[in-house]
Amino acid sequence: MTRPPAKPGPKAPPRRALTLRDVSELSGVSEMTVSRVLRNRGDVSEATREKVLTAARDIGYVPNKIAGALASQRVNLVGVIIPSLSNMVFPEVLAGISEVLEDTGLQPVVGVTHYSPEREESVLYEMLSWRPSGIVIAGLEHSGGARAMLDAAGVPVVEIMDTDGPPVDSAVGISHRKAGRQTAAAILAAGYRRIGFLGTKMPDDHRARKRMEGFEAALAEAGLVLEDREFYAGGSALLKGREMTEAILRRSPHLDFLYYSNDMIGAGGLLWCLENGIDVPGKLGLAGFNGVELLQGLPRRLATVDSCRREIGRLAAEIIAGKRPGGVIGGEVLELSPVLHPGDTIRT
Amino acid sequence: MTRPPAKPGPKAPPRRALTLRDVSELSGVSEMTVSRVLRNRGDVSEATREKVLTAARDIGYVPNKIAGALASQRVNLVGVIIPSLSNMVFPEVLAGISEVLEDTGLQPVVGVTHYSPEREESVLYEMLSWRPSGIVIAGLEHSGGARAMLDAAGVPVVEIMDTDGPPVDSAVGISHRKAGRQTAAAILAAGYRRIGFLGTKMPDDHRARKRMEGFEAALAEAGLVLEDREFYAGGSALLKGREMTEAILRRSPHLDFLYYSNDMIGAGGLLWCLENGIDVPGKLGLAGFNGVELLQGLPRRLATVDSCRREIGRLAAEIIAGKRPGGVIGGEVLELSPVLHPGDTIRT
DNA sequence: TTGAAAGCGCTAACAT
DNA sequence: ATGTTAGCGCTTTCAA
Repeated sequence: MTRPPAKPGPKAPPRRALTLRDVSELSGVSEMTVSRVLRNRGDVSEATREKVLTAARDIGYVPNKIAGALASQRVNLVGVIIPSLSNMVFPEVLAGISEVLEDTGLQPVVGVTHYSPEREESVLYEMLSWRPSGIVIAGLEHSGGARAMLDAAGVPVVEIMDTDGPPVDSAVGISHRKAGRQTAAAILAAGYRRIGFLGTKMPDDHRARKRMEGFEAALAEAGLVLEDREFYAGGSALLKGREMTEAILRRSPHLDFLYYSNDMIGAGGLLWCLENGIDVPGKLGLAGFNGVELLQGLPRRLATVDSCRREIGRLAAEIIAGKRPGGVIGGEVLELSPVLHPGDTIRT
Repeated sequence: MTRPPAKPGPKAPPRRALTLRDVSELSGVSEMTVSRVLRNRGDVSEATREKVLTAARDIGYVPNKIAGALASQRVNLVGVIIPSLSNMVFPEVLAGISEVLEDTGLQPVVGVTHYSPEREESVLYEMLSWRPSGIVIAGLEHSGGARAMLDAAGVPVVEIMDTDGPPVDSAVGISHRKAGRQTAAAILAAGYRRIGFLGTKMPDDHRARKRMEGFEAALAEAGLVLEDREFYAGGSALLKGREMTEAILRRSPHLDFLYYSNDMIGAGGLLWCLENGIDVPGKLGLAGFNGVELLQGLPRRLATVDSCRREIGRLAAEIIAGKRPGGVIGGEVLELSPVLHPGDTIRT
């Protein structure tokens, strides 16, 4: 089924796109005045205003922002560069961004890097070539080329998710090292001592890495080390959580706590434990990370640290939109303080 | 913490953005040739090529696509208009789109409508003003204004998710009426007769509505009607699923099947039933919709119909990118045939 | 309050 | 293989 070949109907759409000139001719007003009306700029008499608006509507004129942007050197686009769309984390950040931008006339352009520095660099190049009003980019670790571009961008740059390191310009996020430490502290305070870690095998997921580092550092200060680890890549996280939990407990049945690098695998582990009659949190404690909404509906609430995703998105968008209180312009570092929810899987 | 006031470092970024002219002067080659090199167009000697590339890299030149697009009348942006980012459904479609566009030099620009026709219209207007190479938009129902804009857009338009109705141009999706019928048929074939429905209270979610209509039509043909219904809005879907399930079963304990309008509330219902010792699927059957990955990790696999989200995104992107086999240009309607997975919650 | 002229930074089309 | 010219459709700036 293909499009009918040039069927010139009664209302055949114009081949050439409409321009200001078309509206100008139809309304008998100069292009300049039409432009003013359409942008609500400058003084225009009510009569002219009406004429122009009517003419524009009649022919279905849609302004050309390409030309407008070139002439005015202003672009209402914001580049958003994230590693992935395949788990809820980044869409939630994006939702926060989108929510705030909606009221500002700015539009997000999304680029996905799949955790590859090379892709990040090329996506960034692509975005900067649109001269966006701002860039929101996940993480603080970038290739040399990407860093140079961000430095020279000349627009607000907000690095999100992570504050463990120096930003190019502004940063909004949490300290993943602290989050790891915080979790370890709660686990140790509850008396658990034989601890295993389950996470993703992603060398370029710096935030997961930092959480684990913070976690291990806190253990080390208590004279402990991780007794076992299990890694995975890809697949249904909930299912992987089950499988990994079974595997690590089979190998190291003496463990009394499992720290998961995210809530989805943690939830899988929790379900597996419940089904297998393991005493949680009495004999085995569990904790995840992110504070995903899903946890609310599980039979027990998994212990977790909220990663403040939506709030991070909102704040990043506010910085780009110049809506920060006090009129602060850039160079802000907003480190949010995530709350640890002990839920029902750490004994008290 | 604010940006230091105009600290002119050793490598102060240029106030004026770099242009082709800068590269031209540095390399001693005309702007036109520089442009050719940077776009890999036309014949350029290897020597000049090197010179230009080096010069461009040295000063960190990033082309201005605004100007390029205006001059060439070509824009590598694709507008993607979706109702929401708050459940995995649309991010997954977006992931499919992004995946295919990555190899084509096209970039998605995302707009979110929150299921509001007015917002859809304004988001569409905004997008068309960038003269994108294509529009991907969820659903077949649009306001008069939106429809007129799509008709006149002059670029490929792909309406996704739904094929129950005439498209403006191309469409990729599934028939939600058929999906509803298909589910009803499986339920009836298994011998269930006293059926309840649980879903969202969203007047503008036409696809959920169509599934329910198809479902009820099939029941009617068997001389049955829905015996009870329960609706919700907002909140954690898994948690809502639990609450609604408890509520509907308290009110109508004689029900022998619950049809959920999506998998997340269905999963919540399933967990609730298991915890409350209800014999699933013996005494009570359950079914959801979407085929979300999450179901793989639950204690039982919920019956569901796969909504082919990622594939829909991929195909839509292929149409926009002109990559459809046979070189078909537009006006395609791709109705995918979703599979019903009976899982463990419909008795056999 | 309205209009005219001069570009914005690039590329199509046509030289050479 | 390289250069020249003339816009793309707007907005800025200045004039009336």
